[in-house]
Amino acid sequence: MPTRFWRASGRIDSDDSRAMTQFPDDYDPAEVESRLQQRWLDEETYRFDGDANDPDTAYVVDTPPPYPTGELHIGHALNWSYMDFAARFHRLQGDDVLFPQGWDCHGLPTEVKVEENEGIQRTDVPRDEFREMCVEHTRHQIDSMKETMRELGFSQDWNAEFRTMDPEYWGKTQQSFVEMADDDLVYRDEHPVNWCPRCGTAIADAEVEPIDREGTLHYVTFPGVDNDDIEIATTRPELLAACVAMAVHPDDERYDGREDDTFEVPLFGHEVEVVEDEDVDQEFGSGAVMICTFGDKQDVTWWAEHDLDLRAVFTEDGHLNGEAGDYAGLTIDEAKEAVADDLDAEGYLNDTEPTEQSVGACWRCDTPIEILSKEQWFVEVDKEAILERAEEVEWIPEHMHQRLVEWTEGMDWDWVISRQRVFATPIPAWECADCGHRHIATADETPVDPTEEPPAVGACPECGSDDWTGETDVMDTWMDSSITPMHLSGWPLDIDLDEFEPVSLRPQGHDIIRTWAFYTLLRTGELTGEKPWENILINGMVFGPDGNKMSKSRGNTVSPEEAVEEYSADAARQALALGGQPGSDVQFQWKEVKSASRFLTKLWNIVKFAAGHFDEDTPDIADPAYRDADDWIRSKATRVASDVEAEMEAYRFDAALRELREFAWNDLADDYVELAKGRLYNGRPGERDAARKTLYDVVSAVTRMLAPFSPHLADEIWQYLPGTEGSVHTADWPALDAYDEDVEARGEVIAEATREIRAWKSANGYPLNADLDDVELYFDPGSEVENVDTYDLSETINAPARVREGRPNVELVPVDVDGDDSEIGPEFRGDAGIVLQALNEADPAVIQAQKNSGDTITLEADGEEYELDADWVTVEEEYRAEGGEEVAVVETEFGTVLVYP
RNA sequence: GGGUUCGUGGUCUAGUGGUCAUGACGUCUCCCUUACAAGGAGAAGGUCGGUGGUUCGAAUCCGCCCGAACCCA
Repeated sequence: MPTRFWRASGRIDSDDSRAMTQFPDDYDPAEVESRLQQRWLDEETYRFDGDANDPDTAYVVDTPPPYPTGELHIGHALNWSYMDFAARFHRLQGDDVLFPQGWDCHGLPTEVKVEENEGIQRTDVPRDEFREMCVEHTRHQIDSMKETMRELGFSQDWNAEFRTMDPEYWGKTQQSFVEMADDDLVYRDEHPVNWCPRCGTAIADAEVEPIDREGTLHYVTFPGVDNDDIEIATTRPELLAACVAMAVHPDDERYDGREDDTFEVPLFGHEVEVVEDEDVDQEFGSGAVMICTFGDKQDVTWWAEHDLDLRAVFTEDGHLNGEAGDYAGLTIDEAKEAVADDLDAEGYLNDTEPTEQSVGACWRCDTPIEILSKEQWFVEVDKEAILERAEEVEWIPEHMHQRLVEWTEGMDWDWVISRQRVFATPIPAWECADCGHRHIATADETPVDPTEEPPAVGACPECGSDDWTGETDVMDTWMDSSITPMHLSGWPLDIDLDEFEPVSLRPQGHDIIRTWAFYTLLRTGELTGEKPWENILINGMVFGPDGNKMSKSRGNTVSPEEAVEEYSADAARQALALGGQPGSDVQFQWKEVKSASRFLTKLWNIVKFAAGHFDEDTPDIADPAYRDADDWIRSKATRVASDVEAEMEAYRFDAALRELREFAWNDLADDYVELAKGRLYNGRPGERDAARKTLYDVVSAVTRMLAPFSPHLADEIWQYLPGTEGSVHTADWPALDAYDEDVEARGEVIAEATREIRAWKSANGYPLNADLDDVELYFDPGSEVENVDTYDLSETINAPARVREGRPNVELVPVDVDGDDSEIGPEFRGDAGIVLQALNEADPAVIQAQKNSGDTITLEADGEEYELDADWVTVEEEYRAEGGEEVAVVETEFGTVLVYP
């Protein structure tokens, strides 16, 4: 086999199992991470070769296709880390994991960027040429984001990469459009839509963001026709020409009996009538408002409800049209000023005042949107069906479900899916130039660009003409991304719509619940009749080290590349995992990355120590004579593996990693390794083998469990462990099967005795490795553990250590009394507090005497007598060395330790 | 204005009714003991935002108040 990867030392071929003697002293993350990343790619370690549509064997991640901005930020890193933890964990569980990567290419920002880079307007060049420029630009953006994904060690299968701008993908978008049209879920109609005057396109509700700004409230007199004038308040005088009615609240006494009164619109002269509507805010301004077509969504509601005229005054590019008379041709802002001035000059303007207002703006360019009535393509929104499917999905965390419910319930318009742009999926439809009939493509003629090709149908089915005009409108990009689960499951080549099974996991941020999650529930749900996914994992946002939202202007941004360069991808990933439980926002903290990095070094050193005692036969050592310490760590490792597994299954990455780290550091490194050293260095062969085998099994288990979080270090360690093949990422979850409660209790005694004696040495000025004359362990009466194997303890504390029967030959002093709350509470109810207090104040010696002489304890408090079961009360006793004795007494959980220095 | 989430030692964080509240970072003391000083052994540090209630018992459940973030109008 050719040698492909060389370490800096040039001596090791990573394809070979490395001998223990070669274990490097130091871990060099920069070198290891990039080398392993290359190796995973070369060997296609994460290649998916299962059946994506088989829910019994496949674990499919509905990976977000990010918008190719060219920059993978730290929020992406959190989102993708969660996916990677889940994907890697499920691989270790033996599932067929499909972790793909898509790119949501289409959209306005790219068009704008390309126009900027090329110094052109999109209309300056032919559509296909402009589109090609966008594709080219997008390729570069994707490459740069992929590089960061690679540096972070994410385990996508790049064979499953998809780009929505590829015809193979957008053909599917078109096909899904056709399917929905066949079910009458897509229609074309004239309806008021949100319109961005700068981008020159319709946008959906989800694309409108509120922005706060200072406006001016104008008080304007509307002269009455054969009745009294009424003053209205408006922030938008430029809409006067579009005024079609005046509205007041039915309960507003100021306007009693004014319904149907007629008024003349100032400056423009047309007449409007008063309507009454409960939605009018009496507190605002004069309590009378003008209804225009359209100032905002409220106007649309009133317009429809009261069956008003339509007077449109805005053009698609944000100017006033001929309806506005003298003001035609002005921009909206110019008109606002000009109309206000003229109102003032003509005496209609009574007053103005500044006011805070919230206006809808285009989420891509922040330009305030207008509402225009336009003929557009719509997708029907079936709120009930969406809510029902959302209910079937498991939301993590659960409360994020509420966000979707609220958004869905608040939807009042269907989804406008047509955009008057270029770089997007073409709407596969044509209009007959002769009779106006609209024809939608059939599924088998997709992908098709109707501006380039005529429909397969040939002649118009209505009039027989073959003069077609291709639809130039394109689709909302969410039409592309809302079918990702279907795409991943192999539709339409491998499965039909009715064969679709929900994929395993949808991971995404809460900022796109109202878009990506909503539209996927709508589209994939409607098309397949199924919920799109089993679980949806919502991640929080990543805040800067100062606790604020990251922003360039605040200067508190941290890029994934920075964190990787400063420490390592493995450390950065751990820091993100521990930042909080999934769903909560994560404050990025360098100290977390640093402490993770230290843990990596620590683990490397643990393995370096362990590896020094391994040889090729270590994994196969059969039936070794385990001592208590071995059984203890084996049992604990078994329990940790089961706990970590449960946490990972529940997507509690923080809890899983925390438990794993504490086990590796506290139990394995601080306790077990220290206990086993005596046998490893000086034990007879049989004694050594038990410790070697134990060390091997536990190190191997820890390495595998850490692999989802820190895939590089884990895989590098794996290469050095004897008996391993290939990558740790193709290994199995640890199965030690050594859980034993009794043995764990015995091990705790040994570990605690070790700690206590070390603490005693520390407190008394002895070096940790000081020899002691003798150590005696006495168990408390009734202790669960009655004997332990002191061999390892003895080696570790450098002293003979024995378990002694009976009581230590020193003075025994009862020092404290404790009552069991969970027994005394329910028994004495309201008096429990008194009883507990009496117990605390009682003389421990008296209580002890009562315990010794019978099964009950009698207490007196507040003149009452209380009788307690003796088992509910614990008397704490301490042994005290008598003066002049050469012995120290150490109290522990399990009993008493006498130390003879 | 409606809704959701959150408030735990200096900082970040775990903990949904039961004895001394978890861990990390930071701080202090001692120690270079043959895996690791990016380490080891110890220590100090918290009225669990405030308040009222439910309960024998509340960081945990409920009400109100204060503060923060997000979603919606």
